[in-house]
Amino acid sequence: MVNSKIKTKIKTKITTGNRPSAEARILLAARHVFMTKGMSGARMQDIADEAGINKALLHYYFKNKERLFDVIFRDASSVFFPKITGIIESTDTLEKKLEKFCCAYIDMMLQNPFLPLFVLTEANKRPAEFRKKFWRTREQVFQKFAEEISTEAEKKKELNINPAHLFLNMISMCIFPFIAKPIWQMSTGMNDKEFREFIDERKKIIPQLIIASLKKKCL
Amino acid sequence: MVNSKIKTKIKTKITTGNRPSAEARILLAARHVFMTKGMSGARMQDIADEAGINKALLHYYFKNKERLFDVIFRDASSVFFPKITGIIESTDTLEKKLEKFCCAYIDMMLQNPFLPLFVLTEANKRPAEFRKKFWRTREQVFQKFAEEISTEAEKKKELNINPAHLFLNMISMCIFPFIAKPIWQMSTGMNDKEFREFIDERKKIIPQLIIASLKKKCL
DNA sequence: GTCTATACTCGGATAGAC
DNA sequence: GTCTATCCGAGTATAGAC
Repeated sequence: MVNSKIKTKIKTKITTGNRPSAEARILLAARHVFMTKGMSGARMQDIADEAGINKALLHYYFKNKERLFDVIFRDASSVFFPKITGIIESTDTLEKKLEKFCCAYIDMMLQNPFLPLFVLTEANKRPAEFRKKFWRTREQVFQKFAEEISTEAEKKKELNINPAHLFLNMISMCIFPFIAKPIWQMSTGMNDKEFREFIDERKKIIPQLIIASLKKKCL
Repeated sequence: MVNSKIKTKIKTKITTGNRPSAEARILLAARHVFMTKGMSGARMQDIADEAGINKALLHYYFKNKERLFDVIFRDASSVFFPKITGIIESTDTLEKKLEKFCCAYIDMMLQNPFLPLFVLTEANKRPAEFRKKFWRTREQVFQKFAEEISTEAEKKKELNINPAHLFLNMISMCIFPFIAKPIWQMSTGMNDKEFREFIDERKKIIPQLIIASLKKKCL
C-alpha cells in the first residue's frame, strides 16, 4: 500500500492476523499525536513510537509530515462538520430536530474530545490553506439549518429571530465546553466524571434554551 | 533592564525618544507572533524581525524562548480571565450586570481577536504546567458569578436554574465566535465588516437570551 | 545594549541493507 | 515492507567584538 493514491476516508484496515496493519497503526497514532500537539508541536518520532514502528516507515507510507497531516486533518474535518441532511430532512418538529442535533453532536465530541480545538486551531493558523485544501461547500451545514429555521419561524409568525445568531448560539454552547474543559475543571473543581455528567445535562438544556429564544418575549 | 526580575504586568515603556525601547518592541512582537502561531509554531527569528532587532538580543532580554513565552502568556491570561469584581459589586440589577459583562468582554476580544484561541490552546496542551505556573485562584471568576446568580434566583424564586450552565452558556456564546471566525465567515460569506457588526449585535442578544433562560418556562 | 558569527540540538527526510 | 544509519536544514542558544 504505497502513498501514491490519497485516500479520502480513513479506514482502519486489518491484516489477516489480528493486529492492525502498520498503515492503520500509523494513522491511529498520527491522529492522536496531531490532535493533542497540533501540526507544529507534533513529532514524527512520537508518531512512530506510538505506532510501534520507526520514522523511515512513516515516510514510506506518507512521503512527509505535511501529507500525513493532511490525511488526518481531512478526516477530522469531515467528522467535525456534521452531515445534518438526515436530521434536517426528517419529519420531526424543529424542537425535535434541534434536540437530535445537539445530542448527536455532543456525543461525537465526547468520543473525540480533542477534535474541536484541533480543527479550529489549524483552520485559524492557515485560513487560506484551509479554504483551498479542506473546505467543502457541501459542509455548509449552516445554510440548511438557516433555511429550516426561517421557514419554521414564518409558519409560526416568529420572524424576530435571526437564524445566524440562533445557529451560532447553539453550536457555541455545544462546542465551547470541550475547548475550555481543563480551565473549566480547574475553575469549578469538577473531576472527569462530574464533567461528563455536566455535559450530558447540556444535551437537554441547550435545545430548550434555543427553543425558548424563539419565543417573541425572549429575543 | 535585564531579565533578572520577572514582570507581572507588561507595560510598553517608552524611551526618551519617540520610539519604543527594544524591550517594549520585543514584547509587542512576541505577543503577536506567539498569539498567531502558538508556542511551538513561533520562531525566535520572526519575533526578532518584527521587533527590528536580532535574535541575540532576544536572549539578552529574556534568556530563552520559554521565558519569553511565559511573560507573554501570563499577561494574556490576566486579560482573558477578567476582573469582574467591579461589575459584581455594583448596585445594578442582574440584567444590567450581565449586559455590562458581555459588552466589556466582547469589546476586549474585538481588540484582542487571537487571545481566546491562544490561551485556550496553550492551556489545553500542557494543563499541568498551566495550573502550576499560570493559574491564579483570584481568577476564579465563575465562583463569584455563581453566587450572584444564586442569590438573585432565590430572591425571585427562580431556583430552577443551574448557575454553572448559565455562566458557561454565556461565556460560550461570547467567546466561541472569535474562535470560529474564519470558518464562520467561509460558511456564511460574511466579510470582516459584516462580521464585526454581527458581533456587535451579540452584545445585546446574549444577555437577553440568558435572562430569558432564567424564567421558569424556558428551562 | 546591540551586533556578527558560530556552536549545538533537534527533527524531518533519505540511502540502502535485509 | 521494515529496519539501521546517516544526512542536512532549521532553529535555539552562546561567544565575543564593538
